[in-house]
Amino acid sequence: MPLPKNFYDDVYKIVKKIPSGRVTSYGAIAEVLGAKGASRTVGYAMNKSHASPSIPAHRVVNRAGLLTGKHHFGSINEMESLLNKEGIRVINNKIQNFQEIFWNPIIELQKDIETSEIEFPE
DNA sequence: CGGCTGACGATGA
DNA sequence: GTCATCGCCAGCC
Repeated sequence: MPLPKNFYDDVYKIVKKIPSGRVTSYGAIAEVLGAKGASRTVGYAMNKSHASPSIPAHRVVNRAGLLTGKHHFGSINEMESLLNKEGIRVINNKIQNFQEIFWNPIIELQKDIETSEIEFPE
């Protein structure tokens, strides 16, 4: 119960909770895990999780709303296509209403934290 | 065990 | 406001 065994596992868990039509940033996830500066590590976790289709990595973008990880999908248009299917408008690899559809795990996961569904260090 | 990696983020010029 | 640089932490070689 203490600290998360696998940082990656926590990342996946959070990413899976991202609702359709919403997006979040690597830094936000890292911050939830108590490692605000580990934003890069979060992205690296996705890279390793590319084999897990259950993880909507396309809903995770950088702070600027840019599809920085699109190049890592099967096809370059894969990520953008998935986002479009969810009603997210992407132009030139950038989410237009990023700020509006931004899904803040720090707030949304408060309930999960109470139910011990997600644990994070202090 | 030491060093590099990396789908980021913030700060400075 | 845009471009360039440093720092960050956890995993992997």
